[in-house]
Amino acid sequence: MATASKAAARPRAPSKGEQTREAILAHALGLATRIGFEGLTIGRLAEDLRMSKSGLFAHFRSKEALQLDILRMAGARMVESVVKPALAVPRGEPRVRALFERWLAWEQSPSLPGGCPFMAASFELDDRPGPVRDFVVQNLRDWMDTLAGAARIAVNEGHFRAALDCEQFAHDCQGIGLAFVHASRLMRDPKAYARAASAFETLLQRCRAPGRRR
Amino acid sequence: MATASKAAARPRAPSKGEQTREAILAHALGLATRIGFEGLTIGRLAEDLRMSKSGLFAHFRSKEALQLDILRMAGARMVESVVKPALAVPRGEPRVRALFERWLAWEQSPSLPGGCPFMAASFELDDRPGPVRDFVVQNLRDWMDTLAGAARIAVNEGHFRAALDCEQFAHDCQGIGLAFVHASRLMRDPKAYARAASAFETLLQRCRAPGRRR
DNA sequence: AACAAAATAGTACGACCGTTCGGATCTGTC
DNA sequence: GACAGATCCGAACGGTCGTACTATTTTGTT
Repeated sequence: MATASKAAARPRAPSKGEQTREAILAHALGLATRIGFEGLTIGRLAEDLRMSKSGLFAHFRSKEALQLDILRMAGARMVESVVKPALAVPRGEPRVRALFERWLAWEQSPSLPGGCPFMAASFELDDRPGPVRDFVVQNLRDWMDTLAGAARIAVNEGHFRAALDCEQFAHDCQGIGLAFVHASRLMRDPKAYARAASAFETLLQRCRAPGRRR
Repeated sequence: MATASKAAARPRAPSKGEQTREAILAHALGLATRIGFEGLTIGRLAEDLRMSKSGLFAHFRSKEALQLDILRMAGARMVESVVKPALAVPRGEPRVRALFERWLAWEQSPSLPGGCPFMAASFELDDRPGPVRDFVVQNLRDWMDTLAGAARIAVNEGHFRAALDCEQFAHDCQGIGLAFVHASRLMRDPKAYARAASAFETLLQRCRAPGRRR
């Protein structure tokens, strides 16, 4: 079966082009979180990577395609480092907690010097229609659905009270996360993490089924 | 006393320059909330106002000065339409509530088609040092202090419980507001306002002195 | 080793950027 | 109504932007 598994997995060493393409996107992602998606410039990107503008540009047919590819990579990474690991955690409140904690960790990941790109894009693109905005909205919607879904499971497991509005729960989580970014990145508040953790604990408290304590 | 009051008030009809300057800033404020502070362009601004680029530019010595002036105007307007009216409301929980409600209303004010400029600037400038960022931080800090101060008063009035962490309260309010902007502007969620109101009510519930209900 | 294809570089383009400067036009004051 | 200063315009500067084209080099396959 060795040959079959090889054919099925088909790792197929990435070609040179795919390699540099990946490298470009990785660097662009870090850059975009810091200087924004509009502020991101092909010239600057090429300079950083010691490439020619045109050589870099050839990998993407337009700047918009580049932006979309960056967001695609960011979305995949987020699923990989936040959602997937949380699915390995027991259903119910533990998983909800894992989602939230990994989300904050992702937001502070060293590979994202400017924080979660979707957070930044949320406010940068909220008034600028187009496919980039659409992609961000879709991704955020998926994320909120993931949160709400995890809460729903916690309700079914009897961890959270039955009457809980799971969409409201997801909304409130988003608020805590946004306030966390606000406090840590803009205000440079050293207590930012403690504040977010405290807010989340209070939120959980309120969601638990009656008579249920940690 | 008529003459004295005249001298004291000193309305002094605004000169032509001051008029257009004000008009420029008013329009620039609306524009900046939509397309961002970096995206804001002197050429575009001049075109909108049917002025020459250089004529407009002459009112501000640089683009940075223009950005600062825009934010100064926004800050003044926010104090005028959010903070000041709330100070006319009875101390304690009513005033806290007034602050929050007027804040949401300000965020949706028709003169701010892109929403509160400080919200947008929070995420746009969080990684770009300079006087503009500093100004935003200072303004946001003042706002959070106002919120925390109002909560402190509510504690002293016996409306809120004595052990309340007022800074955490302000932080949580900020989260609710950010989530509101996120839901209404980006996600276009028609329930955005209801979600924010619900979150705020729950927050208040938790803050009240024991045995105190609405 | 040869050759087609893929990847990168070079150069140029029109558009717009923030800014400067000298001159035209307008305002307010005597 | 003249004069000074405020206000505004037009043209131009050096730069950078995204993108298009054509070469040149590198890669992968036979």
